[in-house]
Amino acid sequence: MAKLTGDFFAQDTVTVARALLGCYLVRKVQDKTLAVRITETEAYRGPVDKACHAYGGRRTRRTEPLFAPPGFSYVYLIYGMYHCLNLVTEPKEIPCAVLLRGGAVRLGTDMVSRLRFGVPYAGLTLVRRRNLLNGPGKLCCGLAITREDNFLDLTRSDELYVVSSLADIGLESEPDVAPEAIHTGKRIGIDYAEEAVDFPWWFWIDCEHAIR
DNA sequence: TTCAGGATGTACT
DNA sequence: GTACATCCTGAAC
Repeated sequence: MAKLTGDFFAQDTVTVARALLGCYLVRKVQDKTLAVRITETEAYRGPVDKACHAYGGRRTRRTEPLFAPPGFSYVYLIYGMYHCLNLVTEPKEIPCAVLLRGGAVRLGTDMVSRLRFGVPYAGLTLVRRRNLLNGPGKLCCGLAITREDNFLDLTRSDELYVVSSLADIGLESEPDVAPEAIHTGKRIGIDYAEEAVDFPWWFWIDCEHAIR
């Protein structure tokens, strides 16, 4: 089982955010395995980034996971209702992470559909199929990720981890992401972040069920 | 198709 | 008390 390692997550945050596109987030829930191709990410770099919860080294009980070793999870509640999953990057004590903003299901479609909408995939309208996992709150909902999953070591966990190929979980692999297929833009929902609103740290790939 | 408004809980001031 | 790395619904076009 080739989980992505601490060395991978220890790289520069923007590098990791781009490299995670096309990788697979694997989730075990109720004895079932779910796998989602990562199609949308954002980089957050605490030391220089006013949009990062740990900007300037701001260290509280909530932001503590951002200071953890590379490969840990940082899950927080947003707007009172939704969770967002981040993967901690760069060496320990440097508070940086990649937010997973969207994905496309590759394994466990019916379970994901039930977690999101309470009905199997076949019962979904086209709009709901299109909107299955195309947002950070939706991704967590569809994979049953909550604050229970905060501060986990994803390089060791068997409940939640990342692999670079479907072959790593016994499925047929699909083509790698071509560098020219990666799109770049300004991050979303951080209008308060002054100069950081212009940092081009939003990345996505065109992919089935990943329409924006 | 886009748009406004409301839901909702926690962290931090 | 205020802000928040969001999502859904329903109305207008």
